[in-house]
Amino acid sequence: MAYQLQRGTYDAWGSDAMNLKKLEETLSAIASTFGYVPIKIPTYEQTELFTRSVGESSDIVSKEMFSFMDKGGRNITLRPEMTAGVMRAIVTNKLYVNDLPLKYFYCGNVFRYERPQAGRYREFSQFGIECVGVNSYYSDAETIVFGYNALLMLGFPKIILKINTIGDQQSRDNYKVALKEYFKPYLESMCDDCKRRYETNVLRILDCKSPEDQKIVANAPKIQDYLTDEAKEYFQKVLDILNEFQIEYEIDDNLVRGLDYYSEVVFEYHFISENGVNLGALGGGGHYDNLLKEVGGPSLSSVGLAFGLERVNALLKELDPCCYEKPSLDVFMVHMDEKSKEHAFYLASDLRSAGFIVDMTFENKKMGAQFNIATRKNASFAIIVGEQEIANHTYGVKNLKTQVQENVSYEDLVDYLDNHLEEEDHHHEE
RNA sequence: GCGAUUGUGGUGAAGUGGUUAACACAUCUGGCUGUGAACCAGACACGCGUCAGUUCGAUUCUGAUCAAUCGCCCCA
Repeated sequence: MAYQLQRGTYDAWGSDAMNLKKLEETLSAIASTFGYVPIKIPTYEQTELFTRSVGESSDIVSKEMFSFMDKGGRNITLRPEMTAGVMRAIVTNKLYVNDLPLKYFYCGNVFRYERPQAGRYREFSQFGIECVGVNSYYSDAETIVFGYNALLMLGFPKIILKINTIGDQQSRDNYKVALKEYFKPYLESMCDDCKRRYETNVLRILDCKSPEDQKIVANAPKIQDYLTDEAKEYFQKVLDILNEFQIEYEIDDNLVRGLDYYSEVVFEYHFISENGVNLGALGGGGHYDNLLKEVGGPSLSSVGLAFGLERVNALLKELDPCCYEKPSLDVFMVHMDEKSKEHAFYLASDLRSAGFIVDMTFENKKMGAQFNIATRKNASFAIIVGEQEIANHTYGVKNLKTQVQENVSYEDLVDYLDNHLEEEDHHHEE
C-alpha cells in the first residue's frame, strides 16, 4: 500500500530543486542590494492573526486556510501568506524602535486550500520583501522596480506589469458609502454572501461570482471616481517614477488584490510564454497603511511584494531549458577490482578536499557500465584507477566531453583538473 | 467553489469479458574478466489509480472515490 502525494503538493529533486534553491539565492542577493535583510518567521500562527489582517471577507480567509486545533486547544493556521507574520514579528520584538524603514526579505512555504492546476499548489513557496515604516511614493516605486528588475535579471525577456490604485482610507470610505447606496435597492435580490458582504466589506461584492449579481455589479460606481486628490497625486507620482525608469505598465481598474490590508498602490507581474503558457501572476504586492496597527503595533505605512517561486521557476524552465541547471560532477572515479576500488575511494576523498565534486560507484561494475553512470551523472572527467595506475602513481584522466584521455601523476592531478575545468567554464560563458 | 477531459511498468504507449497484458525507450545481466558504441541472448507490471458492484470469470461493464490536466474564478 503506497502513500499518496497529498493533493496540491509536489516533490522536487535534482535539477528542479537546484533551480528553486538558486532562485531563492539570486532573489536574496538582489534584495540585499536594496538594503533588505533576511527575516525568518514561523510556519504557523494563531488563526486570528490572519483573519484580522488578511481579512474575514477575503477568499483566503473565508475558504482557503489550513486551520486546526493543536493539542493545547489553540486555534492554529498554516500561513497563507507571509506579510501578516512579518508584521506580528515586528510587533512581538518591537523592531519598530529601530531605524525606519525596516526592510526585510523572506522565503518560505505558504499554504492555501485551493483547487490545484498548472502553477497552483496548496503548498507553495514565496519570496517577498516588506518595507515597513515609510510613507513615500519613492518607496512604492522602489518596490515595484525591484520586482520588475529582479524578474528581468532572472531571465524574463519582458514582464507585464499591472498596476492600480485603490486609494487611501478617505477615498475608500467615500467609495464604500457610494457602493452601499448603489447596492441598497438591489440587496433583497442578491445572494446570501453578498448580503453578508454588504455589512462586512462591501468591496467584496464586486468579486461575487453569481451571474445575476454580476449584472448588478457591472454598473456599480468605480473607485477611480472617488479617489481623493491626494490619492490621485500619489499614484501619479509612482507612475512618473516608473516612466523615468522606462518601465512599461498597464493600469488595470479591476486589479484590487485579494487581501484586505492593501491601500493606495497595488500591482502584479505577469508573463505569457511564446507557447501561450500563462500561470497567472508571478508576483504581486502593494502598499498598506493599517496592517501593523491592526496587529497591535504603531501606525506605520508599508509596502511589500511577493513572488511565487514555483511559477517563476516553471516559466524560466520553459523559456530556456538549456540554461536550466542540471546536477553535475567534476570527476567520476572508475575502478576495476577491489584493490583499485579502495584506492579510488581514498583518491576521491583527496580530490573532494581540494574542492572538486567527486562521485563513484561502490558496486563491482564493468568499466563500460561505470562510464555510463559517469555520463548520466553529467561528469566532466573520469579518472581511471587500476593496477598499473596504482603502481605508477599515475591515473588515466579522461575528458568525457572531448574523449581525450591523458595520464596524469598524483601530484599534478589537482592542477590538471583545475585548468581543464576552468577552460570548460569559459566555453560555457561564450 | 463551478465545468470538461483523463488515470495501464522508470518513461512513451497498444490491447482484450476468460490460458503467458503487445511494442518501443530506459535500466540490469551475460556474450566482451582495463574504457562509454553497435550487435546478440536474457531479465524487468505479485499487475492495468483505489474501493465496491454486475458476472461462472474483469484490467476491459457499472457506481463511488481519489488524483492529474485544462477552462472559469481567484491569486503566487
